[in-house]
Amino acid sequence: MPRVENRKIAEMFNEIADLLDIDGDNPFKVRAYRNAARTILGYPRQMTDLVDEGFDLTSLRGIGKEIAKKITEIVQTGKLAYLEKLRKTHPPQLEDLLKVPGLGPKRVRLLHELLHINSLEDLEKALHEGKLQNIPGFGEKLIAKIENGIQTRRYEAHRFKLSEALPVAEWIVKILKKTKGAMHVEIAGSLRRRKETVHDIDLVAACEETNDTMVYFLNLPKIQKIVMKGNTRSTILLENGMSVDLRLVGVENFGATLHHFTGSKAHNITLRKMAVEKKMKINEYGIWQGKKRIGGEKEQDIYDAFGMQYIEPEMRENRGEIALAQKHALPKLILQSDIKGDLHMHTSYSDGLVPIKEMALQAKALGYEYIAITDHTQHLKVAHGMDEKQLQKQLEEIDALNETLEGITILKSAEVDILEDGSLDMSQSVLAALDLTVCSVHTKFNLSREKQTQRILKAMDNPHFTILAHPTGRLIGLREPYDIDMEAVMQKAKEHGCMLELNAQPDRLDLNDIHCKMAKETGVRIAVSTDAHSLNDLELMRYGIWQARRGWLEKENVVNTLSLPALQKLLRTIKG
DNA sequence: GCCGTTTTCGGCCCGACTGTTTTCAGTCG
Repeated sequence: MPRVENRKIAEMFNEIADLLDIDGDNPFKVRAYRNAARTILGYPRQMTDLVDEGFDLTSLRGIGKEIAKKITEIVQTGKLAYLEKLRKTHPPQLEDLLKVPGLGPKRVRLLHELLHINSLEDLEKALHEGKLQNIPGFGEKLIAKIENGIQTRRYEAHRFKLSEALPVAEWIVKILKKTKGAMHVEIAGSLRRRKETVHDIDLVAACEETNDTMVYFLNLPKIQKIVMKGNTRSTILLENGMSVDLRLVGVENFGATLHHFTGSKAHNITLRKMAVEKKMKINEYGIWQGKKRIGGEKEQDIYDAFGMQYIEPEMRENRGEIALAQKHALPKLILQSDIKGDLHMHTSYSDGLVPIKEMALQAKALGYEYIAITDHTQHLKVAHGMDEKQLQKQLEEIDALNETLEGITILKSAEVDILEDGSLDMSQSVLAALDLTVCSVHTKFNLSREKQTQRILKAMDNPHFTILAHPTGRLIGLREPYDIDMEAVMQKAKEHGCMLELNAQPDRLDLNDIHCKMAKETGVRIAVSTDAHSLNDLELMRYGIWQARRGWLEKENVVNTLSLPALQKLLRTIKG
């Protein structure tokens, strides 16, 4: 029986929700399925394993008796009879229509019933033939919106990498901060939560009553079109395809609005439910006790109203942070200033751009105590991997540099290839001369889950194995992670005291947030590393730190927060 | 379908904007 991933189970529940929604079924039932999907997607362990262990699924938030039964059925049979039945009564591509801007469940149902439109193709044809005018509630503008959405393929939900969206957002914030009447301008939304990908940019501005902020926003350069225009809220589409939302409020409401638009939606919903229980109300304008407004100028006001700790944006995903904040037991998230070194980088010995010395001096300028030089090894020909002789030469150069350089120590290392059979592609005697190794899979991504997992577990059995680099091999939006049993990998890492990397390259961010949390819970240390190939790349550390914070990591969970002596002591115990 | 220190029924987050209407439903975040 193939293992069913959490992602697949969540997809199935979302499909059920879509179909029930189109049927006009109880909206709260629809929401229950979506909530369950979200819980499953964000859960650090696989449902398959939980079912195997006889774990009580109803103890998870949003999962009751019925959905627990359905999860068990999916895990055990790979299918769900209820969903199969729903699929039989609906055309297979009907739910695609929900993605078209302007179309929700009600309108999709109308299109289906009145015009037998069952797919995007059908919709396009009906538009050409001018049939939509006949449907009640479909006026000229709505039809134009649908037509435009279809033409520009707006239904293909494109997501931008954090590193693509953040500079654009920062550019706009800088402009808006200078406008007349603007008091604060902040990034909100998933971008503020530092999610690895975002689908749009959300901004919140606190302004005096008379201000130029909205006018400037609507007249920014590089606007493709104005999607929506209001006194307090507007949306623009930039030429590069990014959608930007600006919300304008008075200073007294700024905290509540910033909180509202930072989300996540699930986090906000949980807080609002708590408010209702206490006869309070939270909305974008503040927090109320009965008719009395008790706060809203600062985000902190909202958490104060419940006697809770302030929750950092990166944690607001409704993954248990609210319960911890109530107990005043939130983790103290790692800061970039906790980082004392970088344990993964390349030089001109392999595919990096500059010599060792330049990397070392740049690292020193960043305030680091140490770096590890980790050039590729011989097996990786495309990256000019070093043979043992070249590595030997590099080690001598590092010795010489360590003699002369002040204030920074260069550790000897290499990014060693893990071969298909789980062996490392350098001899044991050479590996023994290194301070640490960074080991990675660069080939044969398509092995079966069983073989890929065994490959890595066997590599970890090598006494010279220190850190597993970019553990899932994914490239965001380009390459799926390879199939491995991450729980088994983490268990093995824990046994041997070796570590997993959080690769800070914005297109990797590998481990992801959920796996980071899992590593913390398992008791496995993480190395947050830039995998730099140039001087500028060393500054990618911030992306790694944000992802680490999303994974609830604290200073103690991250190995490169250790001082040099502490790190060296730890490395000796792993080797010994 | 889920949930419960007002528990096994009766609720379920909240508001802006749009378009098509004459007072509001649908969509969106």
